[in-house]
Amino acid sequence: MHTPNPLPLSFYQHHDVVYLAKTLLGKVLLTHIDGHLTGGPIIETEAYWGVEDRACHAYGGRRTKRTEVMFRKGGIAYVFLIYGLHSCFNIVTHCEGHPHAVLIRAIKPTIGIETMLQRRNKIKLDKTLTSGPGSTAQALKITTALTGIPLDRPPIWLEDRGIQVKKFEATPRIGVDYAGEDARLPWRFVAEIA
DNA sequence: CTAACGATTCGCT
DNA sequence: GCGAATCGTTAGT
Repeated sequence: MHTPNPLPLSFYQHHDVVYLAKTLLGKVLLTHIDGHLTGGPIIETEAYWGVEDRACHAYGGRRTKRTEVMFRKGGIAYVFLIYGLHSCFNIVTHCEGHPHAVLIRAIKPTIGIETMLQRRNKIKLDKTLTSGPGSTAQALKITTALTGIPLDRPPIWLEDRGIQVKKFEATPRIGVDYAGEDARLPWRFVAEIA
């Protein structure tokens, strides 16, 4: 059995969530759930800049049962349900009281492909297996029940396996048209990896 | 309590 | 390209 080599919680406590969203590209996201190891390198992220960011769930200091975990110290999971159907997995960053987070939008499916195909009701491997936040969370079996858990150990953790990001693109974030000016910020990052 | 809607996905046209 | 699926969260009564 593979031994986890997780990034430490301190990694996520950097004050600049945009820097972290870029730096997370190429890091390997892993889950070990129901006895299955699944994961792959992160290839798409979005940064959400706390109370100042109109696109962020915690904008203006909005503190509710759902957003509460965003206010905790960085290094934990923020998982929410969207459209009553799909889970979105985020990494809470920065320190306590600063509700910043990185949304994991896509990974390259490389580890536990058979399990991920089953969870996604798919037959053939292609990039659509883990190509958006909902599908990535489903393939990894990350659900809202896991919100708030630390990310330096199973069932969810990240590793630096030295994967090279050849180049990456910065674009506006997806589906945040309600955010006015902030909808145009180039805080979505899409990587090309080796 | 009620009602509108969302950091999406998939199938059909 | 368009719209349905489907329900917890949110804000307002």
